[in-house]
Amino acid sequence: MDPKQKLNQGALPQLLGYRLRLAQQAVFRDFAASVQGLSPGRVGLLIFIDANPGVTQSRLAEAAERDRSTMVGVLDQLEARSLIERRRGADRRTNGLWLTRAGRTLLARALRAIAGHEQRIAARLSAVERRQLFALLAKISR
Amino acid sequence: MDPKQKLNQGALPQLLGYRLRLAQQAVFRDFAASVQGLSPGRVGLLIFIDANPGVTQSRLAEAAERDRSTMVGVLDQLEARSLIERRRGADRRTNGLWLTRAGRTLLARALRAIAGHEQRIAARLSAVERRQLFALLAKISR
DNA sequence: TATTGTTATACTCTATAACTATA
DNA sequence: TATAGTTATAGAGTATAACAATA
Repeated sequence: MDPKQKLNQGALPQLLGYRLRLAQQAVFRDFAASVQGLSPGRVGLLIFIDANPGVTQSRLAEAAERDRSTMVGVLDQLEARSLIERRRGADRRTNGLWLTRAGRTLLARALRAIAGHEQRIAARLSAVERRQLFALLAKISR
Repeated sequence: MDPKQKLNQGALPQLLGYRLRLAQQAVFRDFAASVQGLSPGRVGLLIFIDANPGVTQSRLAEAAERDRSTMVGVLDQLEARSLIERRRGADRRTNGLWLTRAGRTLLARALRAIAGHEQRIAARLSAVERRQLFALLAKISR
């Protein structure tokens, strides 16, 4: 190996999955630098709960494409931070989920930070390009 | 919550990171169904080693943007499967990495499977769209 | 019988800090 | 002193299987 020289990437740059991963890592880096205290996944859950107050854990798990057992620990954490609350449903096997006041406040703050983050990323594209990218990503998301 | 109805996704579909994640999950699903016995990450490492025979662990870690301590276990596994070998370098602090014959054979097989996988994904796009997508992803990958 | 939330457990991927052998 | 590889350890994030409560 020639030391000190950039590595040969072989066929990697031709692979869509690799390009997608690089793009996502770049976006995640900027997200993490922009939004304090919440990962992209956690924000997604808070948005889901905010948009569907009283949703059950199982339905949330299904929407987020995770096992319902996985949700338990995640929701435990959000509840321990007083961002959400569980309330026993009419069907008493279920828990309905709601954002607390603190949860709504934190989500609102996160969404403002995310707006800045999105603008920073979008600034690398024209408005047309941004629309194209969304459309192309939708085409391969099946 | 209205049971049995699709969840409201709130602002999520407007977020680039979310769209990127959905696209990547779709691509990874097809990858996993297409390529037996190797994750996308592992294939990437084999491609790197194949394209840079004798590369050291640290340089590989840098190229793959992981800590060098992270590489140790990963390389242990690949070596245990006899896909790579470590050889003590002239600078005796270093290990040079090479694919074994079995590693080259498995990589070649994986690359054929990946070609099919890429075609299946590309079939959702026109040739122009595919080129556009690559260009747009490159613009946001910084 | 079937479903919901839960627990116990485990696996993957990743990092930090400290060690060793070499330079 | 600095670097390469290693180890011990830990933390996300995820899953499967089995269980109690409830339907």
